[in-house]
Amino acid sequence: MASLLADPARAAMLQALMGGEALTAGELAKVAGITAPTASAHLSRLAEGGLVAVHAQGRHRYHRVATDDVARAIEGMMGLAAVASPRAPWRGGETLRQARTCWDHFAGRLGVAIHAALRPDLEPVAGGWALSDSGARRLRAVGVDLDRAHTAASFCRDCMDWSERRPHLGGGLARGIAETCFAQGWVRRAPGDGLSRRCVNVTPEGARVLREALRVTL
Amino acid sequence: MASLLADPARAAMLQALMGGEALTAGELAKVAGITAPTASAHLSRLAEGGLVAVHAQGRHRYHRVATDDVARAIEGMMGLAAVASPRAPWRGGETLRQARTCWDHFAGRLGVAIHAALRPDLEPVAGGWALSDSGARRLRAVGVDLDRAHTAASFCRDCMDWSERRPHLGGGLARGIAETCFAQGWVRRAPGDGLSRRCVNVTPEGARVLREALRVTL
DNA sequence: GCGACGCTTCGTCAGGGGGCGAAGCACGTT
DNA sequence: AACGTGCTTCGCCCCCTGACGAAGCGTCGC
Repeated sequence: MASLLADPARAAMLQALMGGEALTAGELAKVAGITAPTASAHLSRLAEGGLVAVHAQGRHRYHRVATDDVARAIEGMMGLAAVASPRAPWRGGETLRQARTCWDHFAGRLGVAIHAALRPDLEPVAGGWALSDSGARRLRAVGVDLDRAHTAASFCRDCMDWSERRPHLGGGLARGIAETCFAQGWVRRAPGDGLSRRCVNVTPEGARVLREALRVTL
Repeated sequence: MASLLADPARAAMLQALMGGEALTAGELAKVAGITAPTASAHLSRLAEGGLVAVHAQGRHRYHRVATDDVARAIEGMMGLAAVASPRAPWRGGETLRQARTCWDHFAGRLGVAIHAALRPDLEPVAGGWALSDSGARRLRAVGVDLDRAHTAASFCRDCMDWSERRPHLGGGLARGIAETCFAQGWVRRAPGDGLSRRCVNVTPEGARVLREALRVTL
């Protein structure tokens, strides 16, 4: 299991997939800096190991992280690596630290800021957080689908942020917030390949909405 | 980082160290089934990677898991591996499933049973559980040092059990319970090497105390 | 239907890492 | 002081794995 994560090419692919998007084999090959045949071999091993799920569509084969268990374990390993070997900042680290996706929700300074802003409206429950009525009203007002968020395996829980060393929010609620931000155009994915695919940019209007409606201070 | 966990010899060593005891290089070599020189090379790499801490004492060098962050990440990987590749039961799996140590607390059926028994006295708080007054009285009565347990990074939290697929208790409280059980002779480490070092046996008196004082049903 | 494209399979090669034995070092013992 | 023990360093071998190019298979576009 660990040997699947131990290869640089596979690690690069998985980190790209941790952005939450399903990517084709060719894109992943470019991300990892290897040729198509090599990438194909790696991806079949990852699929066999249950780390990624494959979805054939036409002549493309889309790959994504299989389950959120897998995503959480990978994120945990990244956090451990960040603590245990605190080396020089990442390639393009500053952009990545600012705001990125973590599986299906936001991380980096944006994710931590959302955590801080919502904290007064969160009440601890077993294994995570519950949302107060006033918090639910504010989130519904900006269009977050709370009913769907409640159907997730975990409604709202802490998710350790490996760049900020503080938790951000994960679970169905955080996914719903991210989906709303993307749908409304408040947050856009950065262009580019590889790790930079995980970077996101908050648009001026998005910053205004987050500040005024959710009291998020970036 | 992941490549440190990916080697069979190093994985065997780390699993043995997850029992919580500090082991010498020679013991770990025997556990992993390799010679002393090879083990030495592996251990220096693990130490350099920050996964194990070394403590020289006389002509022995004792190794232990460096931090509980590391222990948690390793336990997480084991859980993922158990889910993703559900192969045949472990070597001596039944004994290991029954009762074992997980870093500094109990796991396996014993750990899950303690979780179930204490559950009525636990109240959810951010990142874990708090103990009710009645629960605190019961635990103090059997000699658990709750003041020391509160000084831990986490007083009481869930820790996924990779054999039972359900959480057991971790954190300072679970450590205190395990320490008390060992000190009072209610639970003893199994003899032997390797993974079996993590197995523990509940003595008849221990079973009686756990049942009557803590209402643990094995 | 023909070519272009995406992906996979096969065959082959080279590099790296794990393994051991021999020797060296440090500590404790007699 | 001399020996035994635990551990490390050094040198070497070998296997495993990842890398690519060529070729084959399926899907989409003109």
